[in-house]
Amino acid sequence: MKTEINGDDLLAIGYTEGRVLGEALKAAAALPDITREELLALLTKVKQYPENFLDDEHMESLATALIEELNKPVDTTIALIEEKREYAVYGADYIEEGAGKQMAIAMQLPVTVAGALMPDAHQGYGLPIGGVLATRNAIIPYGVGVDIGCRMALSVFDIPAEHFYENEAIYKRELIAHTKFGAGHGFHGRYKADHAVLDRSEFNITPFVKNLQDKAASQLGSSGGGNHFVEWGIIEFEQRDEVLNIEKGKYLALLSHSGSRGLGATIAGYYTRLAKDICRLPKEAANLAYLDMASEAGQEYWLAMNLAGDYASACHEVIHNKLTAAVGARVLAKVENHHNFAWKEQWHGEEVIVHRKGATPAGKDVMGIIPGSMTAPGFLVRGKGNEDAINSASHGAGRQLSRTKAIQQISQQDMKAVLKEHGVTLIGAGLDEAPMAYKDIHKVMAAQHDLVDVVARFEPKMVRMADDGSKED
DNA sequence: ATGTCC
Repeated sequence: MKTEINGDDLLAIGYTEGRVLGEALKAAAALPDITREELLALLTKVKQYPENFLDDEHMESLATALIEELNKPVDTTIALIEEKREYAVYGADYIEEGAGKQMAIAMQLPVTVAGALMPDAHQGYGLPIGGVLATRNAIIPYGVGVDIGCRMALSVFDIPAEHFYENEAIYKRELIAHTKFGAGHGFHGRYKADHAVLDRSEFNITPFVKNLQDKAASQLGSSGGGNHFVEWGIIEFEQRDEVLNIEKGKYLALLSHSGSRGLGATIAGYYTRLAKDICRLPKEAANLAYLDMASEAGQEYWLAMNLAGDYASACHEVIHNKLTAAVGARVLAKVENHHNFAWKEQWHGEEVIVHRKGATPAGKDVMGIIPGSMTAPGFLVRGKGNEDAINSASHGAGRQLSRTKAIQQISQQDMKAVLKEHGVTLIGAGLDEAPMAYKDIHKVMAAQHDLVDVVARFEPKMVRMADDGSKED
């Protein structure tokens, strides 16, 4: 009579649910008649020493499955650290509660070294927007964010402010002609831009990344949707800046805000999923899944993240080159900084991975741009290198109304009035990007007085954003 | 942020 065993018998001798259990039942069914005791003893042995059964006619599949299971990353939950660890908060009065809760969880990760919350912070996925987290040998894809390498780029031109006011129609025409907004949109045919970043070897690291190369080529020099913009404005230096070699005065400037488009978003999504598969954290921390920097997945993400960052930079370069040429300007100075990224940096003498998710690098003398809103000034800043803030500052004013609330509470008339009051021409954008949806940038700047010095002040004058619903070309 | 499933 054929010996019958079931899953419970296997669980009792140490097997676990899943593919291995299925293979064990199959192997048992295919065996010639042996006693129940002999069968269980055999399966116990296979479980213990699977490598000895790789050549066994009946046990080969089971042994292979067991070995693969052993080599799989351990499928147990990584414990959070119980002890509450302090982190620096700037502008606590302006920060919503959810952001603090998320930061507190991030501080409990076993890989966390330090954290800080910037005054524009609000709730995000995993790490809050406006959150800075330093880790030891670990990279958190959602600590970087979906729009990898998202950044600001500013070109200061040798054009006096008056020239802009006297030729607004030309500036408007060129701004529309050389920028592209909207989710999924890019350039086609002869309008496609070129840049060395498209030939980077990192596209070959995996077939997955390689598959993104064509879309990256098409979207090069485009801006996307959401809060991204390209704008003309007037920048004022109240005194000569030695580093930039710019005299006191007012100049025409171009400011852009955008990221790595579909390329970065797809990379972020893929590696977040991979990290969640490998790094099992308690539910409240699941979106903070991290990759060991020494692991294959960690190194892959690091390369792909840097590629997306350089691609985002190339997009700004294309936009600035096109518009600089279009208006026949000469660039006096260019400043650029990313605010969704991870860097290897020194912190209190230790090499750490600093994640800035919506935070501007503000190491000693590092320049950055902190935008306000479409009618509020943005600031060219120089970092003070504050270690409590992990050498960071805010990446903007931060929202005070969610997109939904902004659309409900702000009228078209309100929007028109505030634009008129500030003499700002707007192309595109929905009510969710209205100035009233953002915090007061002056309060935010005051809250980070210890983090950055203001070098110059930029007033937006002509702003292009994606249309409501991202349906424009 | 992103054609919201690689």
